[in-house]
Amino acid sequence: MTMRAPDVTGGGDPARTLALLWREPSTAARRGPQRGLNLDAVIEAATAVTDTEGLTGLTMRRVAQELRVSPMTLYTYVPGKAELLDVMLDAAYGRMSRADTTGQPWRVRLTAVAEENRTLFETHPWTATVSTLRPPLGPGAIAKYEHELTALDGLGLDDIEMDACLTLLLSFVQANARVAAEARATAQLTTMTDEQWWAAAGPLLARVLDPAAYPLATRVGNAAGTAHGSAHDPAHAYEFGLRRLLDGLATLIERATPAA
Amino acid sequence: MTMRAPDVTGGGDPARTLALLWREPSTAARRGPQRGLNLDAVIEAATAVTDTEGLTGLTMRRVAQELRVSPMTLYTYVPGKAELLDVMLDAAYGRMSRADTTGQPWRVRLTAVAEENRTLFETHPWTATVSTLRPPLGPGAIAKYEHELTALDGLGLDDIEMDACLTLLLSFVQANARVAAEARATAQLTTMTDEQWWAAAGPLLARVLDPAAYPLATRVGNAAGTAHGSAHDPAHAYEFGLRRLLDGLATLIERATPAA
DNA sequence: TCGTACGCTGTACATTATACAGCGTACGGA
DNA sequence: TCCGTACGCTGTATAATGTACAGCGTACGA
Repeated sequence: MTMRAPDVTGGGDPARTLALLWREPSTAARRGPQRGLNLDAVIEAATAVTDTEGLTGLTMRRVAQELRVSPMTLYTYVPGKAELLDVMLDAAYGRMSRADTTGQPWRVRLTAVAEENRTLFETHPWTATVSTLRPPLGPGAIAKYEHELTALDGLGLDDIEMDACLTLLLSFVQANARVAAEARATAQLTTMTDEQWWAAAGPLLARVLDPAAYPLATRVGNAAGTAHGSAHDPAHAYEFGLRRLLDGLATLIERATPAA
Repeated sequence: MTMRAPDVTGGGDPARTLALLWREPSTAARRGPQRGLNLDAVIEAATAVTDTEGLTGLTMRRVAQELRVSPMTLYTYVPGKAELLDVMLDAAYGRMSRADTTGQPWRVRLTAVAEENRTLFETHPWTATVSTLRPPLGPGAIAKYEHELTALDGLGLDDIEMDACLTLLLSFVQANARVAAEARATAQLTTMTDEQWWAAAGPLLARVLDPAAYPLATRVGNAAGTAHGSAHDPAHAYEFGLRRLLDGLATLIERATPAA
């Protein structure tokens, strides 16, 4: 069976994946030659490769080469590429910093959560582009979820609302980081940066586009394009979006706790 | 050159792509046999295939088969797969409905914009998963941009703010739709729905997880899981998120126009 | 009428994940 | 002490992808 879309977590057998994530001890009775590697070494090598070459650079051959081992050897440590991605992501979650913001205002706490995730996506850009619809249910992900929920605890929200708020916040940060990660990946793939692409496409567009027919599009498009270097500035979008989002949550939270 | 990540727009040569998007007439002097197809037929067939089989099903061979033509024939209508994706997306943009909401309150207008995009992502799920960092600068995309900006016009926002508000709104709708689209794709790829996956993974997780160590995660996770069928309900997340987002924009907009 | 530009196609190649079978090693039981 | 066997590792093979390349035949311009 060929893997078509490995940029999704939870693509492997749940039982095998969970066993791997929680490092369930193998069936004992070790016979035969000593193992030359271990799971963590594979994870580390795969993560290093993906950090520098992106998700498209994550191939079994490439990881094997990094470990000076034949590609098929990896399959004795990991059932397949899908499961490897799951444990890579859980390990990355596990390494995230989790600042203790107990007692601080909720805006500060949520901003810290957003910032921690932003740092994750900057350190490992590929984590922004994997779909975590079926999250890696390992120790890293669970600890992350617990930590982030505490920032929303005691605000008068019910459980459903807490989960919805967190999902909305993380979804925003990930979407924002995704743009930056995809910009880098596309630049590498097409050997052309976004600035170069806009520099080439802009004049061509100007030749066929009638400004009178699309007054707002040309005016706003030009304004946005010249303000940030490219047509889109992830850093500005992050600041702007986070502010709006927290304002929106404030309406909900301050209704839940009229005291604060 | 092999395409590694075709789920990105603007992956081809800008000049060729722009010429295709705006249907620039070819160099005249037609010689040789009559063409059996035209660009629009290719776009239509490719879109039909992708609508039903997802982006991983979009292969040159598959589209050619649909048109009863050899794979290499497509290359006389389109420079390559990257450019094909661009024109497919611009055509989909062009077909979107654009309700005239002039004179209505801004919340109604923005809700309509969100809803129109939501419909696009439902009609063509693949459009939610392509990265439009380098948007297809064709007639469809321009018309869409112009239409959506009018919903933000006259609210006292400057150009940069208008663009930022629109980007934030569309980014939210796309991120939400992406989840739904990826759920479908993953279900098809792994021949296992999300419900089935959670049904398999849940009990396994309960065996290794200590609820006392992660009280919030287990409580909130269970509450969210049982409330919506799966662990995540895109429809609920959309309603919840859109409300928060509009509340957040209200703070900005009502400061810009103290009168309203 | 004929040369040639152009539409269409078959073959070929590099790349991927991974199934399969073989080879050699070193441990458990005697 | 010794040997059978479980297991680590690897080479080969397969199906799928985008698309370069060269050839074949058609029908228009002169």
